[in-house]
Amino acid sequence: MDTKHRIIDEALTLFSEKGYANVFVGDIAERVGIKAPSLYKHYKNKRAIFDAIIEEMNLRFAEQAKSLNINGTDAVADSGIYENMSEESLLKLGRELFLYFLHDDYNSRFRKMLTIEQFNNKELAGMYSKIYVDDPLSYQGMLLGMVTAAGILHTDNVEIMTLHFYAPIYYLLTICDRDPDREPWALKTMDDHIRQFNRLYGRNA
Amino acid sequence: MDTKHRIIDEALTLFSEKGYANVFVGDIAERVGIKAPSLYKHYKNKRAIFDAIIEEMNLRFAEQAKSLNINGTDAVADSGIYENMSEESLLKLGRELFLYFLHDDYNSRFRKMLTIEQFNNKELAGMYSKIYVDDPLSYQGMLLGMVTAAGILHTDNVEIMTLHFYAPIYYLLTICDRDPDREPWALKTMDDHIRQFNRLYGRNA
DNA sequence: CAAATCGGCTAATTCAAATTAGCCAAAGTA
DNA sequence: TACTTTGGCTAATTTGAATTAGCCGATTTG
Repeated sequence: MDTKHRIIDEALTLFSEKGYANVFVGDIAERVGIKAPSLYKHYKNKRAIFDAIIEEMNLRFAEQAKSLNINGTDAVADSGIYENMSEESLLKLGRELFLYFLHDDYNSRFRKMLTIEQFNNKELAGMYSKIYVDDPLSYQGMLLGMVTAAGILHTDNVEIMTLHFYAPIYYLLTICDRDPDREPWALKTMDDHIRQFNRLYGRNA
Repeated sequence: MDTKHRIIDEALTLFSEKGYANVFVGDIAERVGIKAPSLYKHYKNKRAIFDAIIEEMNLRFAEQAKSLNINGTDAVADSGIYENMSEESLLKLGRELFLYFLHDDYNSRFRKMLTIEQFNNKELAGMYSKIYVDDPLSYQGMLLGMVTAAGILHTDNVEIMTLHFYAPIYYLLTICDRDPDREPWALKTMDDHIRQFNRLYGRNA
């Protein structure tokens, strides 16, 4: 990774821990292993580093969304996952989703940064809403809608069903972000949640 | 309200919008209607203002918890609310809880401040976990446990049932904090959520 | 009433952090 | 090879926000 990229990488780490205003240009430089003035060979100023992070974010999330739309929608649809969607496969799906978002370096750092900066920055608030509200509700809503259409789960309100699936996962995610020691509890709770979800929306609904 | 108190009030407003580091002593003073140096007649320094807010928080939440334990547990138990807990009363309860936390000046500002500062400050992370995880799960768990014991709702896992009740409410709360325009949608979704919750955990569970 | 305290003000002062200036060696390139 | 660009450095400089000094009128208190 070249210096220019190392800078936004280390900056993201710091911003996600302390927030933009609490991070000094010198801190970033130190982590990269250079002196503060050298940073200015790569970025115009501190704000430009922040902006570069946002830009990279937008790229990554666009890619992620694209790959979800391809691998998710079509491929999952074709492979007929939910035709024989078992409790086990639902569990696996939820757990993987959860652990991916929790531990993926980029996702987790960026999520924390968004959390910190959201009230200060309309654009970031919009990104947060898109990434953690609109996109998952619509994407998972679509998947669960298909599972419902296939007769595996049952509901007359897919939106609420999706909320019931996703909100606890989101909640557990934010809990672990704040206090990583709770991860084991969160994982167990995740399993219990999905099992119960499956039971609630199964045959007897 | 005397100046000393006005200071922490205005400071809380600002901290909840921008975070501690982005608020200048001069900003607080201006809002209070005095000059920055005058603040130092009331507080040793900027950090002391922050600490005073935390202290007041602790007081308020202790009171709130106490009153919940008295008015909540005992009174609610005595008045036999859940003996004839209807869907309507459950709806009312959820909606009131939601709107109270969303709009109560102190709660909403303090919640935002905690959100911003949580990763930077162990103590605040602990407060957040207590207020938005441990306390509601245990308090609502107790209520729902009683409702279950009374035979109104049905489950073999009250913890997960409580998660299913509370996580969507928490999620909608954070959505409105970030984007107040979504409140109408959130309120409607709240209602749908509780109705569905009631159906899922009702007789047929 | 006189003294003390309170709570405001203006005018410094301090200090830390962002940024700029300008030097230099290594690597790339005509 | 000579010239240019790149990316590092140290040593300023700038800036702006926190804090202190010290004055002063109003209020409280002995």
